[in-house]
Amino acid sequence: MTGRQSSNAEAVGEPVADAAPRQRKAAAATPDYVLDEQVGFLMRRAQQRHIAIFQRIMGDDGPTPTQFAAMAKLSGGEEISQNQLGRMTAMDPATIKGVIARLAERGLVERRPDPEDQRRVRVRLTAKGLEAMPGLIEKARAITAATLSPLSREESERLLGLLARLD
Amino acid sequence: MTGRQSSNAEAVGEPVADAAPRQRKAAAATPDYVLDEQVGFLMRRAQQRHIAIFQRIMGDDGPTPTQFAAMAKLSGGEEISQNQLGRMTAMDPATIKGVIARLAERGLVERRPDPEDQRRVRVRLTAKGLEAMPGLIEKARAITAATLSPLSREESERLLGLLARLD
DNA sequence: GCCACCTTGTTTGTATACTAACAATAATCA
DNA sequence: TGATTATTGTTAGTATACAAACAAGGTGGC
Repeated sequence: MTGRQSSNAEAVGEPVADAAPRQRKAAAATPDYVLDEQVGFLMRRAQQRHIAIFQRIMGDDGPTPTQFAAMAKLSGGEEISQNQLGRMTAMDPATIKGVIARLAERGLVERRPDPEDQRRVRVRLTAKGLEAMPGLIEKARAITAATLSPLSREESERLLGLLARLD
Repeated sequence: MTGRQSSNAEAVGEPVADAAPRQRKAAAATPDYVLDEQVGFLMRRAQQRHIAIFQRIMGDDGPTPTQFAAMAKLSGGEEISQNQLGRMTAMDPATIKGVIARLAERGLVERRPDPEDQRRVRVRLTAKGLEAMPGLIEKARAITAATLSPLSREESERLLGLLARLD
């Protein structure tokens, strides 16, 4: 958080085509910024790989990760308001709206107005959605296993514990 | 589909709590699936938080994470083809195209045809882009520190090491 | 030289994700 | 009761991401 950057403006503004080694005074004061070692970059790449695994295992007509997350929270047959479902799955109102709309188009969820609160839209799985869940959960377990396959079981649990603390 | 899910998925996909010795066989048909303990869900939430931190520190007119990634790879004054820059920053051709277009609109990068290979578009930072880099890198260090602030230094390095192996 | 193949970049379409602004309804409080 | 405030959902706009289809320029094999 205290990245002291004092006087290396010239070091960055060097001529373009100069391949000369630029090692001067900045070495000790300001270590190089290596993008590939930053948390954000590593998380983005790890998630790209995870999403690729997700799509491969779920198949072309399977749900996306967020669609599956919404379905998983409804898999016990619960009927939940759209915004609340969004909070349970870490999606903001605008995002969950689109996710639910696409699930509804495919006949996996249905929406109806809440009789007790006219602002609310209640969402639940259809019979078709309920029937699909056991197979989807089985695939989801395979996805988790494949994502974590480069790590041992202990390493996997350590990773999950560390990630859980970053929120 | 992969019929090997039951043993493998169970080995990795279980809750983090320690009540599952490694040798235990799956007698119960389907242990609970808890979305909030899956890698994908935890990574998505951790990245949401990171991106929020990124936007807060970079400010409203600052670059997005991918825009900054592209700029960081050009910060030494290099001139790189658009596709190659995409590979260096883990973006596919369609994605890097949009990122570069938006940076060019803001006058931070410039594109010119490669004289030696007419398929290529060479990209580099403008003078304005070069001048902005030291301040942006300083902010990027603060972003990394804030993202990792819930963890000790050792935990942070362990997390980075584990994430790096997931690719 | 010629043809098949590969690489590079673009375009289109789908799906997240978030912000901001807005409308309708509910809840609270003075 | 009436005004203020909060919650819920929608719409529009921006920015990743990736797949698929395509065009055009290079490269290697023959």
